[in-house]
Amino acid sequence: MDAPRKDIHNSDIPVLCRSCEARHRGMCGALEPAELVTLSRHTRVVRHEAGTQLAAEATPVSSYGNVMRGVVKLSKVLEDGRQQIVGLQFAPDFVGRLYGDTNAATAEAASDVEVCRVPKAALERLVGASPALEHRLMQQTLRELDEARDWMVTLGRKTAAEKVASFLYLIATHVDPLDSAEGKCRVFEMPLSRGDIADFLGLTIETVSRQLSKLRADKVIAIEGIRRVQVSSLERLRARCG
Amino acid sequence: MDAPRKDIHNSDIPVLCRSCEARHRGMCGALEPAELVTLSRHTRVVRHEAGTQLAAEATPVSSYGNVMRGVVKLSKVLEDGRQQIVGLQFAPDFVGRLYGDTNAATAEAASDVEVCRVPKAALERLVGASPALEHRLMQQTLRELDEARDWMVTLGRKTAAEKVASFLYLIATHVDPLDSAEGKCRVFEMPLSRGDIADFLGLTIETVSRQLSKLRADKVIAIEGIRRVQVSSLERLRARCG
DNA sequence: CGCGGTGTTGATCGTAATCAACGGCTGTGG
DNA sequence: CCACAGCCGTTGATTACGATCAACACCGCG
Repeated sequence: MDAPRKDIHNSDIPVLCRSCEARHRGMCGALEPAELVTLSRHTRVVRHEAGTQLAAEATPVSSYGNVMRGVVKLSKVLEDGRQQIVGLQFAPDFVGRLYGDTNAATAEAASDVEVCRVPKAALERLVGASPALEHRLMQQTLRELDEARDWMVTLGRKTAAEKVASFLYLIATHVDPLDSAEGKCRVFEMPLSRGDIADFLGLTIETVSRQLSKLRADKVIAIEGIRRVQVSSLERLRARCG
Repeated sequence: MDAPRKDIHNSDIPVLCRSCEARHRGMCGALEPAELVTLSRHTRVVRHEAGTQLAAEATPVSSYGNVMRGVVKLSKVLEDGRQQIVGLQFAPDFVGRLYGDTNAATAEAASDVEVCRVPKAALERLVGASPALEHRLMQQTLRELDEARDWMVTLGRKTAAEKVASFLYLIATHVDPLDSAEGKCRVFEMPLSRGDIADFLGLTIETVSRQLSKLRADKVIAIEGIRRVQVSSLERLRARCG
C-alpha cells in the first residue's frame, strides 16, 4: 500500500517463496514483499515421512505450518482409543489452530509431506500487524468450517457405500492427478491407508475394504497395486455419494 | 484507540444495544461506541417462532444475525430428504456465512428465538473497516470449527447411548438453566424436539427416545412434562459421553 | 526362511433401523 | 360436551447393516 514499496523488485521475494504455492492460493498471497521477507526469516521447510506426527492433541502449540506437498490428517481420539479424523489438509492449506494455546487435534503426515513451518509468535505478530493476512486466514477457516459441516452430513446420514464413494470423490477432486489421462478419467495416488480411511469415515477397515471391492466390481474404480486408484467417471462416482 | 473518542459518554450507546449480550460476549464487543451507533441504524430485532425458517440452504444470503434469545439450528439435507443438523447457535452467537453468496445450510428457529438482524452489505462494510471486528468474528469462527470437529467424533465414533448423553451434556452446558437449584443439579427447557435431536445425532427418533428412557431409568436424568429436563449430576452424565 | 504389517474375504453377531401399535395432548367441529 | 383427527413421543417386534472374529494373501525385510 505504501508508495515506496511499489518499486520493490520481484527478485526481493525470498528464494524459498518464489515457487511456493502458498504465495498464490495460500496464506502468503496476502503479504507484501517486505512482509514476506520478514516472515521468511522465521520459516523453514520441514519434511515428514508418512505416519510421523507434526503436533499432538492437547499439547502446547509451538508453531503453525503451510502444507506444501502431501496430505496432513487431523485426528482426535477418545479415552478408549477410538479415533476419528476430523480434517485433511492439502497444499497450500494452513495448519494449526490460530490463537489456540493447546492443539485441539493431532496432526500427522498421511503421506510423505513437506510443511513450511512458522513459529507461533512470529505468525501471530504478523497477523496482528496485517489485517489482510487475518482476512486470508479467515477465508480459509470459513472454508474449513464448510467442509467440516459437509462431512458431518456424511458421517451422520450416509451409508457405508455412500461414505466410501464420498471419500473417493473428495480425494479425486483434491489431490493432483498423476497422468492427466483426460477423458474424465482421473488416476491418483491414494494418500491414506485403509485404516485412515476407516477413521475418516467412522467405519472399520473391513467395511472400507469391502466397499472398495464393490466399487471395483461395479467398474466405478480400478485399483492398481495398493495405492494407485483410477476413477473412470467422476460423474458415476458422484452419483453414489447419496 | 483515537484519543478524541475516549470522552464519548456511555449514554451514546444505542438504547437497543445497552443490555444486549452481544455487546459483552458477542460480536459487538469489538465495536467502538461510534461504530455501534452506525451499525444500529441498520439492525432490527426480529422474533421467530419455533420451527420457522431464518434462511434456506442454497438461497442467496441477504443478512446476518446475532442470536439474542433461544436456539437456532443449522441443517443440511440430502436429495432424498435425509437431514443432518450441523450446528446449534446460542446467544450471543453470530449466524451466517460471512462473505458467502449463498447459504451453506438452512437456519431454523429450534425454539422461539430473537435475532438481531444485520443486512449483509452493512456488516461487510463495517468488517472491512474494522479489523477488530473481523478478529472477533474470526475467534467465533474458530470456536465453531472446534465444535464441528468435536461433533464429528461424536457422529463417527460414538454409540447411540454415548451420542444422546453427549447431546444432553452439550445442551445442559449451553442453555441457561431455569431455577438454579444448585447442588450440581441442572434443570432446563429442552429447546429441540426428538426429531431434531435425532437429526443432530445421526440417529432415528425411536433410538433417541429409547436412550432417553434408559438414562431416566438409570436416574441420570429426570424428565418432567415433555421438555423439562433435570440432570441430577453433570459428572455422571459426562461419564457416559464416551 | 519366518516374521510383522497391510489388505482382502468369509462367517457370525449385535446395535440401531425399520415396521407397527399405542398413549397423551391439542385443536376442531358436530 | 364429546368424538375424532393429527401430532409427538414411547415402547415392542423384527430386520438389516456394519462390527467383530477369523483365516489367509501379499510384500518387504531381517
